[in-house]
Amino acid sequence: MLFATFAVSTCNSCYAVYMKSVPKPRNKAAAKPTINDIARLAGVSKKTVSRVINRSGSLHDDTREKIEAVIRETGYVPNPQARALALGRNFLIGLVHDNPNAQMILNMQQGILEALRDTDFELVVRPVDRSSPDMLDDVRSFLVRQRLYGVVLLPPISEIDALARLCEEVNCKYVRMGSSVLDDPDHMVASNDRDAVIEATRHLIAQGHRRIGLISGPHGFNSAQVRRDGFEFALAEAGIKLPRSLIADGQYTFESGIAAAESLFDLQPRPTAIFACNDEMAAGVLFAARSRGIAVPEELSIIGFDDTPIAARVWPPLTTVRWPIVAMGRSAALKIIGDATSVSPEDQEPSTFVSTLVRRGSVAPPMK
Amino acid sequence: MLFATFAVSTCNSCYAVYMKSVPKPRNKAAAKPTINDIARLAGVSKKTVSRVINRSGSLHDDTREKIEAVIRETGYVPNPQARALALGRNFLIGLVHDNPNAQMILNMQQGILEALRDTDFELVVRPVDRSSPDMLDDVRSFLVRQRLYGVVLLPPISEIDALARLCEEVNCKYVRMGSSVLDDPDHMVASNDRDAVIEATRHLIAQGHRRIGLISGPHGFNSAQVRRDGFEFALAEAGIKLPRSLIADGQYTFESGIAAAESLFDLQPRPTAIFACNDEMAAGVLFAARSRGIAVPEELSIIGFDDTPIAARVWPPLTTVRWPIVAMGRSAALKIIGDATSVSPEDQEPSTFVSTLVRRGSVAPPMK
DNA sequence: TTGTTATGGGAAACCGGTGTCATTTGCAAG
DNA sequence: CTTGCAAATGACACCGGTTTCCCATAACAA
Repeated sequence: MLFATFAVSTCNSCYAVYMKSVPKPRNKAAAKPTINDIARLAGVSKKTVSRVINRSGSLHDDTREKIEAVIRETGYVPNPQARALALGRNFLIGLVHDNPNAQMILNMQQGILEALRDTDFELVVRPVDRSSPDMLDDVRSFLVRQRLYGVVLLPPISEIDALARLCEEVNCKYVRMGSSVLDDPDHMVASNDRDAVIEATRHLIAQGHRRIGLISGPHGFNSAQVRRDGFEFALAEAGIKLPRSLIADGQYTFESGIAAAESLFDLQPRPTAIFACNDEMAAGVLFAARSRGIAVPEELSIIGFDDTPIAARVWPPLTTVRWPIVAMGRSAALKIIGDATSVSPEDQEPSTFVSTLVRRGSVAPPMK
Repeated sequence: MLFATFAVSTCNSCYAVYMKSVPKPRNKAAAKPTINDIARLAGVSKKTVSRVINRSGSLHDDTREKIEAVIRETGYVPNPQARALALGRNFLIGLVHDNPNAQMILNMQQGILEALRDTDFELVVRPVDRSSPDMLDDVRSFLVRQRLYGVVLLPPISEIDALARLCEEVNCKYVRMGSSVLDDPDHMVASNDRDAVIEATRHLIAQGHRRIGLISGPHGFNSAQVRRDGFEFALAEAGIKLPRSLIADGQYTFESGIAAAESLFDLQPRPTAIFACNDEMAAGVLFAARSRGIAVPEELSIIGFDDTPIAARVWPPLTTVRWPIVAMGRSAALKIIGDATSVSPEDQEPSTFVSTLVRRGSVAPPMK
C-alpha cells in the first residue's frame, strides 16, 4: 500500500517536472510581472523582493537598490489579492450609507480617499436601504463576503447601534459619523450639531425674531434630537417661549419640508422665521412659501442645515450650517487605517469637528 | 536519486499529517470556516466542496445536499481573495467618474448594484480629477493595482478615448456611458440626447417661442455637441433663424449658467425662452432671472437637461429632460459581467436608451 | 586562529481557493 | 462475467504573495 502511494508520488513528481519545463501561458497577453519574475531578474529570492516591498527585515543597500530598479523598470505591482490571502486581511475599506444626500456622500468619499491615497487600501461603496428588513443581513453579507478591513458608517444609519455591534461581531473595524459622540472616540467622528444650531438660532434671535418655527428631523434620530435640543436651548436662553405648535415634524425630505411648512403657515400669527433641520426641508419651506406668495426673506426668514449644493442654488440662497465633511471623512479613514500605518500618537485623529454658520440671503429682520 | 525524492515525499506527507492534526490557530478569535473545514466536516475532499460552490462538474445529489447542509450550518463564505487569486481574475467592478453630478453617480451606483446583486461582484467607486495632468496615471494605477475585472466610465470623462484605450491596454473590460454611441455596442451605453433635445425644443416652439437662447456645454464634449445639434436641428426644422448671439457658452456649472444667462439678458430684444444644456446651468438661469426681477415662466421660459433633484426643488420647478440613469447603469454592469454569468443571447443588453421630457412649471407661452 | 554573534538571504510551508488529471464506482452492453 | 464508458470523487500542483526557519557569510571578540 505504501509503495502504491510512492508510485503515485513518482508519477506526480515526473509530471510536475514536465509542467515546470513547459509552463502553461495561462494569460500570456495580459501577463503582469509577478514577484517571481522580479526575483529572477534581480537574481535574488522572492522573499528578498518581499522584504523590499514591505520594508521589513534588514537587507543590503545594494540589494535593495537593485531590486527597486527592476521593480521600477518592469512596472511591477504586487497582486493585492495574493497579499490579502497571505496576510489574512485585505485592504478594502467600506463606506456604508443610506443616501440621505448625494453631495455629502461624495464629499465623504473625497475625504476618505484623501486619507487612503498612497496606502494600499481601496474604497468600496455600499448604499443600503434603511427601511428594508434585510438591511442588517445585507450589511453583514457585505462585510463577511468581502472580508472588509473596516467600514465607515454614515448618518443616519450610523446611529443604529445594532450595526456597530454587527461590525464587532464580524471582526470589522468601524467608524461612525454623527451629530454627537455616540460611541468611544476610536469609533466615532462627530460634528457638534448642538452648538451649531445654537449659533444659528441666536442669529435669528439677534435679527429680532421671536416667533420661530422648527421643522424637526424624524423621531428616533440622534441628529434630530441634538438639533432640536440646541434650538430649544437657544430659545430658552433668550427667554423665548416655544409653544408646541411651532414645532413641526419632518422626515429630512424635501416633501416633508413642504408639508411641515404648510402647517406652520396656517398658524395665527405666522412664525417670522423657520429653522429647518436640514437643507432639503429648508428648500421645501422656500418652495412652499413661493407657492403661497410669501416673500423670503422679507416675510419669512429660513435657516437650513448641512450646506448642500441646493442651499446655494435656490433663490434666495439659504443661510445654513456647514459641517466639515471632507475633513471628517479623512479623519474617519485615518482612525480605521491608523494602526495599520504606524501613526504616531500625536497624530491621533480628532473625534469632534466644529460646524460653521454660512450666512446667505434667506435671513432678514422681521417686518414690523 | 529517485529514492531520495521518495524520501522527501514521505517526510512531507508525514509533516502534512502532523500539521493537520495540530493546525496552527493563527487567528483563533476571528477564525472563519475555510473550505478545508467544510470538506472535513462533510467527509469529502475540498475539490468536491468547490464543485458545490461553483455548481461545476457533476456530483451526486446526496453529496451535494450533505455539503450544502454543512455550509449552511457553519455559515461558510468562500474567501473572495483566494478565489480571485486562483482564478486569475477578481470580482471587482470599478465606477470611474468625474463628479459632474452627485445624484447621477448615486443613481448609476444603484443601477450597477442592481445588476451585481446575487453575483460575486463588488463595486468600487473612484472619483478622479479631469483637470489633473495625472488623471490617466491615476486611473491606470487604480485599474492595475486592484486588477479590476471591469470599469464603468461616466460622462464627461467617458468621452476621453485615451481612457478607453488605457482600459484595453491593461486588459480591463469597460463600458462608457454617453450621450450618443461613441464606441462599439459592447463598450457603450448611451442615451439619445439629440432626439430628447429636439423634443424639448419643439415643445418651446409649440408654445409659441421664436426667440430661444441656448446655453451650450463646454467645447470638446460630445454631449455638448450632440445637444447643440439637436437644438439647431429643431429650430431649422421649424424655419427659425438662430443668430450666433443667442448661443452662450456654458461649462455645465451653476455659475457658468448665471454668467451665460446674464449675457443673454443683455440682448435686445431679450430671448423669451432659454434652453440650458443641463439642469445646473438652468438653475443658474433661474437664479439670474430672479436677481434681475425677470418673472419665470411669464417673461422667460427655461428648459434644462438631466432631471437632477435640483430641477424639482427650485421655484418654479424646471421642465427638463430625464434620462434613465438607473437602467443604463444596470445595462452597463450587465455588459461587463455578461459573459461571466452566462447570459443567453436574447438577453443582450441594449446600448441606447430613450430620454423623456418632464414638464414642470418653467415653460409658458411668451407674453405678447 | 578560533568561537561567537549579527545579519543578509534562501528554501519551503502556507493562505484558501481552483484546474488538471487519475482513480474509483456504477451500470449497461457484449 | 468481462468489458466499456460515463459519472463521481480525490490527489496534487498552482495562483502570488508572506512567514518561519535555517544556513552562509562577515564582523568581532577572545
